[in-house]
Amino acid sequence: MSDDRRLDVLRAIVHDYVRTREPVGSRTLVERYSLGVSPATIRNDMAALEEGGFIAQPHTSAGRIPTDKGYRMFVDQLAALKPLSPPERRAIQTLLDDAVDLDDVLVRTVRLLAQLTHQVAVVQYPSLRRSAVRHIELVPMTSNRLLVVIITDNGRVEQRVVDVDPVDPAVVSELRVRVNAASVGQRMPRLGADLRDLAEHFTPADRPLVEAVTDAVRETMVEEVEERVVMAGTANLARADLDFPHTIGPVLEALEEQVVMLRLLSEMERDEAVSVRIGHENSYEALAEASLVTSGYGGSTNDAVARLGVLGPTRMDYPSTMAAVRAVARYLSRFLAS
Amino acid sequence: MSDDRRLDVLRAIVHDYVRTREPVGSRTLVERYSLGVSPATIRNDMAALEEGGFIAQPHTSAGRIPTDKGYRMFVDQLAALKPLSPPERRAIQTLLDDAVDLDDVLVRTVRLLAQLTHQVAVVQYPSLRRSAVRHIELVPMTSNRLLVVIITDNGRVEQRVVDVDPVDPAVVSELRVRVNAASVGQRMPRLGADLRDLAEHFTPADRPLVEAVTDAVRETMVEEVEERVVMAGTANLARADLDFPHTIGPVLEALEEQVVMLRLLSEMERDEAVSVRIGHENSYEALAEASLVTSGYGGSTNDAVARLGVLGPTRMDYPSTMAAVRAVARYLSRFLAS
DNA sequence: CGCCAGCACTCGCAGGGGACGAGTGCCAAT
DNA sequence: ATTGGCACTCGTCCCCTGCGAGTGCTGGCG
Repeated sequence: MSDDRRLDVLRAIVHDYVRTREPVGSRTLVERYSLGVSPATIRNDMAALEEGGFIAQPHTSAGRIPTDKGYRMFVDQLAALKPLSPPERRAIQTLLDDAVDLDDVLVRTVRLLAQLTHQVAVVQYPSLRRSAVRHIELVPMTSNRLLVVIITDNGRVEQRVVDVDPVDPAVVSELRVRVNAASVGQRMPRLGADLRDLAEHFTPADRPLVEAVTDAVRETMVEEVEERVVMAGTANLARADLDFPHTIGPVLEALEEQVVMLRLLSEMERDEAVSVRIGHENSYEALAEASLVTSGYGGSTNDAVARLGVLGPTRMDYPSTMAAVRAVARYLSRFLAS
Repeated sequence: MSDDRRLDVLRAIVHDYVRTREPVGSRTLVERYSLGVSPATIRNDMAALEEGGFIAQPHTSAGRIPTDKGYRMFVDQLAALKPLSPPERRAIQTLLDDAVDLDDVLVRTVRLLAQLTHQVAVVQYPSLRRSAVRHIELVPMTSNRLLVVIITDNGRVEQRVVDVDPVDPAVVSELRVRVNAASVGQRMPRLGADLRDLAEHFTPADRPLVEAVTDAVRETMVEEVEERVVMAGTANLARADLDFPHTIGPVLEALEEQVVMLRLLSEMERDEAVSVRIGHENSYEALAEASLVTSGYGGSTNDAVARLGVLGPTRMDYPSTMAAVRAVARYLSRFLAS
């Protein structure tokens, strides 16, 4: 009993089940895939595969479906990802070219990814901790409210309102100059220290203001606080309704919790290769029937700035999805570097 | 046959159907609501109500359910909305108090609304056309990319990248000063005209830059382009699954299309009262089984700056939902005005 | 030793049939 | 106007049965 053929059988089972959403039996298998042996032989292989935990049968008289472990094996054995079709590549290119700012790029990317994969797409904002301040602007809103706008070198714009005592515009101006002098080109944690020294240039009366502003900057530039994701394609979940045991409710809930998504993304490998988390590997109850396919983007090869990916039922077309994720990540990286 | 009682019957039907999701018959009606008459009498009223198109029976031997027209009548007859409970009010207050900027306020608001109503909540960003420029900042990103950041007097921060030819920093500085001089305190359409006059202060070589920047500002400040909404509670749709005939798919799709939501919001009354669009009134096929409850916020009484509201199945608890929407809109208005 | 045809067995599912009961509309009586 | 009574409709539930897909096993063959 050759191991090679067993792998072929597993591949065929995955392929067929993904296509039809129906448990697949030995007969159909030999009919649809040229395996060159008889159903009985396949049955032996299937028994072995079941023994190994790669497939299972929902009930006694039904065919087999892949388990998480089976999908894992399938994905790991995947040799090469087929590249996207030329029209798809062109679509990506033209879509990104029209973007007007970072927000726009990410929104376009995430929609694109959702459309290509027919699944829920997620894109994480470039990490702030690794980015440096390019400019800080202080704008009085009302007499006791000051808007702090922070612009980073990768084009991200963050804002923050601070409540202050009524304050002299001249002091604000001076603070603006000094804050910029201390911040521009800096990143955390060095940035934090430099900002702390700032207060001594001001009279004690003005210190509360100075501290409020520098605190706002520091807090904003600390990664955890302002990590964000954008998302698209949740409607695709409805189509995949039948692939989730009870309802898509819990999955939607998980998606709405940015914290959850960020944790999931951070648990994936940190490099720029495509990586996959299947079903229970997700360490999150609600996603036991879902898979996450992600890739890093926008950094040097093994030091990605952030991640992007899609979420779908474990029963998904892994080769296509992985190819799409990889392609989009690459285009996005290239675009951001330009 | 008194019209008063007929209304009572309709109210009872709506109430019961919303509670149980089951067609309600004459027997149960008199058992559960003290109508003071016999089932037979109720049957006559029900026949009349059906005649009038306010209720219908899904099939011959079932009870009645309200039609869109029935819900409409129910809502219109609603005298007073019961105020929220003190704990709810406190929750709103404390949640909003912690907000750090406009984005944050809106995100908190929309989540709150979703949580209070157990439905999908939508909040529209304050209209830009009605807001004036407070400050414009130009930040060079790379040698041929310039980030334009526009800060408005209601705290909204918009950004835009423009591609330019490599340019002298001194020119950028001068442009920054002049653009601010021409823009600050202005709103559209006056703003557009003032910006157009700007080019003549620059040498012909610099004009492309000037135009690129002023175009970016103008485009950003034109309402349609950058109208946005935030959303929360889509997971609540899954719970309301059974209330949508086929699947929640189309509804999710509609929600994902910002354009659709914006159009729907813009079709509602423009004042600060709570208004309701029920089922087919929505002029949008996918939402034929959904109702939209909205209110304006953040403006003088009959000139709201933007709208907010929730979307749910037509079979929803209108009194509670309307009360929640009204309350949240008021708190938000008050908060923004402070 | 691997492969395969045949066979007995399991079991989920689709479809038919019938009892049940909720709910209605109508009518005659008050 | 209201109501009790009554005949009628029809959807739902539940049981039952037959069918067929699919399996595991055994014994024979190259």
